[in-house]
Amino acid sequence: MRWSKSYLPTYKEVPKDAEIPSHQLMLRAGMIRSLTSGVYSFLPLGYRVLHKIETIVREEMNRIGSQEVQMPVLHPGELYEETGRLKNFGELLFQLKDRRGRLFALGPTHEEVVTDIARAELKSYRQLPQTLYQILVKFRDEFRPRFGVMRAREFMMKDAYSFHASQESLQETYDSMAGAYHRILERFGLEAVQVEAESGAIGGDINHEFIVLANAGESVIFRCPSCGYAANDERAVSLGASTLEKESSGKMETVATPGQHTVEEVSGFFKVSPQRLVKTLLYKSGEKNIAALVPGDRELNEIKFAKAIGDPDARPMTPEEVTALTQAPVGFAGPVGLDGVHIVADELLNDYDGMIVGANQADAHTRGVKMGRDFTAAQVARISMVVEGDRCTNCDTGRLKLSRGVEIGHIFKLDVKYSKAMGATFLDKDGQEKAFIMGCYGFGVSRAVAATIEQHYDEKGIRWPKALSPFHVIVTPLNLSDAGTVSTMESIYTDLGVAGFDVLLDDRDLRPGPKFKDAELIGVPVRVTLGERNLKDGRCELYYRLEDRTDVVAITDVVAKVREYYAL
RNA sequence: CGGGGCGUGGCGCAGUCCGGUAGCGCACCUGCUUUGGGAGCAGGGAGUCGGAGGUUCAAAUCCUCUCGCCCCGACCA
Repeated sequence: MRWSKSYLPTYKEVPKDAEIPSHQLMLRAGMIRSLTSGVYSFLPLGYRVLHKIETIVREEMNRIGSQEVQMPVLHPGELYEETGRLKNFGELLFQLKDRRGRLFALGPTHEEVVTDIARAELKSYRQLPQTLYQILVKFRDEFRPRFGVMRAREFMMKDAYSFHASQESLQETYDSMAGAYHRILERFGLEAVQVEAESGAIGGDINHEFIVLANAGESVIFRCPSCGYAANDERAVSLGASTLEKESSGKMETVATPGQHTVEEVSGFFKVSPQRLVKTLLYKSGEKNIAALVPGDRELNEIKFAKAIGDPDARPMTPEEVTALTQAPVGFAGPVGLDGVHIVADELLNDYDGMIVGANQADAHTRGVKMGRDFTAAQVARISMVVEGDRCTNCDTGRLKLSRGVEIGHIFKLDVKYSKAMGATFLDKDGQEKAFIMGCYGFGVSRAVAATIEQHYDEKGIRWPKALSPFHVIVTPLNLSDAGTVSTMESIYTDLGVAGFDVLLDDRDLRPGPKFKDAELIGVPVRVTLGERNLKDGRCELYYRLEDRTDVVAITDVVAKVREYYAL
């Protein structure tokens, strides 16, 4: 490609609406342009990367026997009524009506559609297992689109779906899909971690996320360095803090704590660690009042809490409801003497002797409170979030470490959730009609572009891993007024192209400075610099962006050198 | 949706408080010079100041409504 004839606009300045490095660099390098919030065009440079990602994903999917299909983007609303997801997906679903007023949705994912396909054709266990995948645009009306293509409302996803007659068969495909994801990420040159996760709107129980480690990522994961346990923050469990400061339960005592609402304020007031406090969080589940008790240094894990009480629709009480129940303003609730409230205590509180809690009166807390003696928990369950440094549940010796990252893939065992709801059945060996056991496997293709940049950039711009760079080589002639430079650049450009490399020829009539800056910004791993001072000796310079290394070579050796570099 | 910020040539911004008919840097076009790290000189093109309504002799500036974008929180590939 010749730069002078290409749509490759670059910006020197950082666009003001872009926050994270990948978004800034994608805009500056002319990879994407925003049409409206969360909706992007991929310009030639960005599209090339997207295409390389798709190609690798496709190769690895085909390799494990997954078959490529293309399902519709436009979905009839009834399909979602069958599985109850019209309500479940809620406002995340882009909905529209046809001219007759019939409801449609823009596909956010394709469990319903693929299950509809399968129920028509797959009738016998002899036809199983089957795995189908597609690489298709998806639509989700995100509450908050953010960070460019990282969280967009329209995005490219690879989604695969598998159908099985047995759990063993599902496990086999699940494992080979995880293996494919690892190979894909390795080929991309990304450092990623597979973690246990929660399933969200997709459903099912067993599921894993693939997290590309990056500071700008929105996902938080915990890992144990000694046994390898890894889970996202929603799923993670632990044995609690490595050191627990104990509060004596000798005598219960109510202390005036004027104006001290937050954990920080109260622990500061008592001059103790926040651990010794216990937060009382009040929820409404229908008409029922529920109190969640968690250690003062931890957040409530709402997913685990919802599971514990068996109500996904439980909501925090409004300040008015809190005041009506506790006779005190928000910030002073406690479990002692809370009548008519179902108390759910975090499992970690079993290790507590005494605790400091709200006194259910304004400006007062009670210390020395003992669970079982001073109040009774109706239920004990692990409902608090993990914090860094916690003892690992899996091995009890490691201390959990927190990392941030980008969720690039998510695989799920769906079991019969969709097949059962949609009556998708087959005849098994034993002559019984059974619902398909299913799995589904998502991979964020457009997100992968951004995630890759998050892991590969420097102050100069993007540093594309070899496999994903939009070009293998950029040829940079420094002086287009020099006839020798021009003829050399043409022959090198041709030779590299013939050798099978993607080559960008920077034939713009610019001075060297801006050309170098642009080449570094768009991140091509190899630059061939053609300057008169080397050309007169029949040589030119190779600059390796990833290694930050330069090499002066004979012009006749350029193709061989580039070939050698990419063969490594 | 709740909270905050911002909309002025392609990009980044000033001007808004205190009304007087739009400016700076970069980019772009033409010419000459220059050619190993975002060149110099000269000339030039480009903006209904997000939109609608209002106040006024006069509105980027004041008032009302509205649309959009970004950031912080609840979702997920």
